[in-house]
Amino acid sequence: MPHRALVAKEIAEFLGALSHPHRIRIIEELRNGEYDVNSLKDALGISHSGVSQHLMVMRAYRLVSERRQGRHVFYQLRQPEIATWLLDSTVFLEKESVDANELCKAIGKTRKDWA
Amino acid sequence: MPHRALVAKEIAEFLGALSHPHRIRIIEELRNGEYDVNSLKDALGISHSGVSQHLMVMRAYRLVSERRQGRHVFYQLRQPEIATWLLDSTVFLEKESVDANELCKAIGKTRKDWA
DNA sequence: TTAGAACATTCAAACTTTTGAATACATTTG
DNA sequence: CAAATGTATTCAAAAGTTTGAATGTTCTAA
Repeated sequence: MPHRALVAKEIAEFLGALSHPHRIRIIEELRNGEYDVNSLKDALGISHSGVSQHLMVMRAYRLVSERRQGRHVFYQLRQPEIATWLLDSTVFLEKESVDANELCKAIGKTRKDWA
Repeated sequence: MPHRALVAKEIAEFLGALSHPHRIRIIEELRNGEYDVNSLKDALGISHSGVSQHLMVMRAYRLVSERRQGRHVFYQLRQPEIATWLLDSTVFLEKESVDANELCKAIGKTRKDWA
């Protein structure tokens, strides 16, 4: 495979591993340290099984690492810079919908949160 | 919807719009200027219909803008910085497969190409 | 030390979404 | 007309998501 196509495929897979709202939220939560599954479940408001499945995907792509302490398993980002890089992408989010204004505000708040 | 979930969903959609090898390749091709559909078709080695479909997606997400000149339609990136931002993501690509070495070389070449 | 609670992972089933490719047809313009 | 592009439709295959039940693991308390 030509090197361009190869790298394009890798980047696409990487983006695919990230492109789920819950996984983005997980990255946001983990941006400043480790959390256990239960905390993530509460933060995201989904089932613990769901959190586990998403973490499984993220583990498969080596986005997170785990540390077991007692019955808690704490996850953290292997490369916290990914959170920053992701936040940078909000610059590119252009919207013309009626919800544009709401989204702008939400992005503003989120940037403050993440930063 | 809480602002975090809202932004997470937007980012996820944005990543989803990018996460296809052909669309990554298109962004790479357009990083330094405009190209028409036929040139992209040759560069990517896919059908013109396929290129058209991908450009349709990218248009829908306002990733590209078009300029018609005669029977050619030239596309360009609305935000060329996205190409740079995408290239930055190669820093995060970790691999342990047997193909890791090949991928590393390919990334090296691609960085030179893009940069 | 053992029962039970708390935390987490895994699995399978059902479902939705995405993807790809192929084909055909329409439109615009030289 | 021929070339360049866009649009539409179809279908099959693959991928991703969600849910709930079952299973593991570790801690705590009697």
